[in-house]
Amino acid sequence: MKPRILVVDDEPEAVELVEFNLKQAGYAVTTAVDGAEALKKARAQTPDLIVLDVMLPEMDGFEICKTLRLDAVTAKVPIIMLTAKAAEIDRVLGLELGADDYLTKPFSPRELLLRVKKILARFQSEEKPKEQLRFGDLLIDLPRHIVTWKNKPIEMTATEFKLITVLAQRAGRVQSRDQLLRDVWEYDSLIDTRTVDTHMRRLREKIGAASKHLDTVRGVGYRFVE
Amino acid sequence: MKPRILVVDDEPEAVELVEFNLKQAGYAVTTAVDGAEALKKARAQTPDLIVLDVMLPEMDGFEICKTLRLDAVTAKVPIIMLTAKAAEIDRVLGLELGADDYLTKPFSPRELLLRVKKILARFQSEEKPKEQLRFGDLLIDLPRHIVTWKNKPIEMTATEFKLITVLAQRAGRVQSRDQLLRDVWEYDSLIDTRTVDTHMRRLREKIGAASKHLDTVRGVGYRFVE
DNA sequence: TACCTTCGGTCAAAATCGCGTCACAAAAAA
DNA sequence: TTTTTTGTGACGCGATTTTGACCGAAGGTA
Repeated sequence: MKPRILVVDDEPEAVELVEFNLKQAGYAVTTAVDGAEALKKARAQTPDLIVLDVMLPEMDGFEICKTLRLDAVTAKVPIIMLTAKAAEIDRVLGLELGADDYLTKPFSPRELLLRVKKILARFQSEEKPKEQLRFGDLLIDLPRHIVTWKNKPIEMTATEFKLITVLAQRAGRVQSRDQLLRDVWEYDSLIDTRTVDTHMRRLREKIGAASKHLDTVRGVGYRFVE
Repeated sequence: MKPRILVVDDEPEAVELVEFNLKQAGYAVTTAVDGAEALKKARAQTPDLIVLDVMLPEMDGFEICKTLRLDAVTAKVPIIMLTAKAAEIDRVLGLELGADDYLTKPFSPRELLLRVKKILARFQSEEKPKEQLRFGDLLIDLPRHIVTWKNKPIEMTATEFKLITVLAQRAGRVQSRDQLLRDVWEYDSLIDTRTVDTHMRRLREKIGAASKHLDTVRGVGYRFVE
């Protein structure tokens, strides 16, 4: 899947230029023209990289950067700052803001692409999404599509696997039936929410003792514990 | 939880129209017909947004707006002004009053909804709702749907959890039984207000020593302290 | 093609648990 | 004191979840 990049700038021409070049290079680009939009989209999409202009109306790039760092969802998304003044560089890259790189305007598309590639390479090698989820004797192997209990494989259908995966990935957090329908069944809200119960039952039957991980929270939904 | 909107207008028809449309769109709506009521409800409920008519008897919208901004509780609640004259717009949106948007009467419901959505999106993305509420040894974890006292979990039903959450989120401010019925039970005011008492009792039993946080304010309602 | 198996969704009982109400006791206010 | 308001215990209905059974769709096999 293409790496997703969020470009934040209030000048339409600048946005267009950057967007064009990044798309050309094979990235999925979304844009924002102000701080509010940027924060919203960053939260919603958790892009792989954010290109952020410092000069923005209302909320400037520094503030956006700080705010992004405070939110767990976006705290680790690398940021490339676009700044007009070379004097600001120290502040941008320092501890106070913690951007990952910078570019001074005006810059060439080639420069930008180089930085983007460099940053993405660094981050992608470091933290990839977990391929295995382990809870005591229970192991969920995502790429292999296998669940084991005490090293014994548990036969499971596709829906059941997705259900336990979604629950385990949000371990501890209660998921409503509607949420599960959205995330497991993928926008088929024309399905009866009671269906979730049935699948939970089948899941519990199959995983046997491991079903202690699956909590019912009456009136709310289900939760994977521990 | 639905975003809460306070609609302030002295004309019953106008209120009804706005209320109907906002409710239709999935918002929780309360109304006020004059300045005094508006300020009172705004303080008590801290809605997510206030729709405020400028033309009001006694205290007009400008004054209400200023007063709301002076009170720390309501200072940051976004306000959409309903104004008759285009000439007033600058004053409304300027520093003097600090409303967040305006609509000139007459306006279409669709227009209003658009503004409401826009404003709410902006503010919600800026300040994320807290996921945990901590008061000394008492911890309320919203996504996990768990309450702990000195790190020991306290078993709790869905309603009890919602009750303590609503109270804790408005810590320090007294909540009337009617308010609690609205916010915890969500518009089932066909329920006896004394039911709140029963749930408070069960809550106090369950949380044991932590019930020192739950004050009874005789003749008014309940309050979460500290 | 016909037959069989499996999976996913629906439905309806059964079991469970929470909720709302009432009546009365207790406490505070008048 | 009387009156008003809140706390408490108990009860039964009803909502929610669990469980078992059913059925159609999809896919594999002969």
